[in-house]
Amino acid sequence: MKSLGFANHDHVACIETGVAAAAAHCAERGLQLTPVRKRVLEILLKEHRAMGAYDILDVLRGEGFNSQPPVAYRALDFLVGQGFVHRVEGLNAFVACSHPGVQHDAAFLICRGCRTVAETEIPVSALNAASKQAGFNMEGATVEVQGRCSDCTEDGI
Amino acid sequence: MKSLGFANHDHVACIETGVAAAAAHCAERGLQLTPVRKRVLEILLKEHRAMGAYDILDVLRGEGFNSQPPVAYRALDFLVGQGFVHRVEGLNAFVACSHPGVQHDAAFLICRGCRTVAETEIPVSALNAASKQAGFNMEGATVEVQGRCSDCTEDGI
DNA sequence: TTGCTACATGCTATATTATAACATATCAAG
DNA sequence: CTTGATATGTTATAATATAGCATGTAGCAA
Repeated sequence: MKSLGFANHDHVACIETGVAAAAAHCAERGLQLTPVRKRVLEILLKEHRAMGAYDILDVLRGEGFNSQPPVAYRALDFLVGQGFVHRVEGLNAFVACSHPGVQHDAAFLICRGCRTVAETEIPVSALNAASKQAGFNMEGATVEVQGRCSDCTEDGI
Repeated sequence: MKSLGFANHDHVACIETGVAAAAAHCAERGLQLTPVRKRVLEILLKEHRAMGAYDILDVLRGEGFNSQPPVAYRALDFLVGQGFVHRVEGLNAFVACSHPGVQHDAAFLICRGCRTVAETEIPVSALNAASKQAGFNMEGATVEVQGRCSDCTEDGI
């Protein structure tokens, strides 16, 4: 489980792999990867950046899906619940998981230039230690790093 | 700069110290700790938990302050900008800083029982390392740990 | 086949969080 | 006194998210 980073990669394969993993996971557990759920996952995999629920809704609207907010939020709830999609708190947005099928907390590197989001691992041990020291029972963590990817570092934005 | 944890402590002193630190900081830099800014800081210091902007607004309303949303958001923007208050992304809420006067990113231990927030340090070196490895230029970070404080661990909530 | 259950979706409305935009006020510097 | 910088007043609206109830659908048991 390494960071995908901001490197170029084969997007088509990336989408196929992600959807296949989700389909397999759902089949195993008797869950339904319905058309709208699958489509939302595809959209997020394709964009490979954080998208707001209403951005996703716009895409769905153009494709004949029902486009009321609950449609997007329900699909996202499902996908987040199953670990196929992560919520990026700092952006009120969502991003496809780079490591589908493995339940995990993720850390994000969020480029404030292009809004691309790379996923990496949370520093679990450090957070656990800090929690323990404070008498706090850690259940999960949100880690989001703000900055600029290599492509966006040169621009004086 | 150690974690305040969830331990009992002298709240009155805590508020006085926080306000005094903010006042000193502002005096040094020619910034204005206006009544509403000061009051918002006091409210957050007193509660010592995350409060939404509209929660704060409710308190202000009961005290004769103007209670339109921009009042709270402007005060919060100022306080966050000066480092007296932190925004807790996972709760869309705000919490007084436990280490006023020092500009810093903080990590939060957020109790999902009582919504109390303890501040500790972010694991900077781990995040820097992960960022560097991904070719990412880190500028800041948001770290929020979800769990339960010792008081709320027993309850089967 | 019916009826029951669980799940998913359709649909309307509304809650919650946050900001835009422009007017007014205050105050110190020139 | 007027200009510029900062803060506040005020109205409106944007952006994000959920509640609540009706409808559909698929499997399963009587």
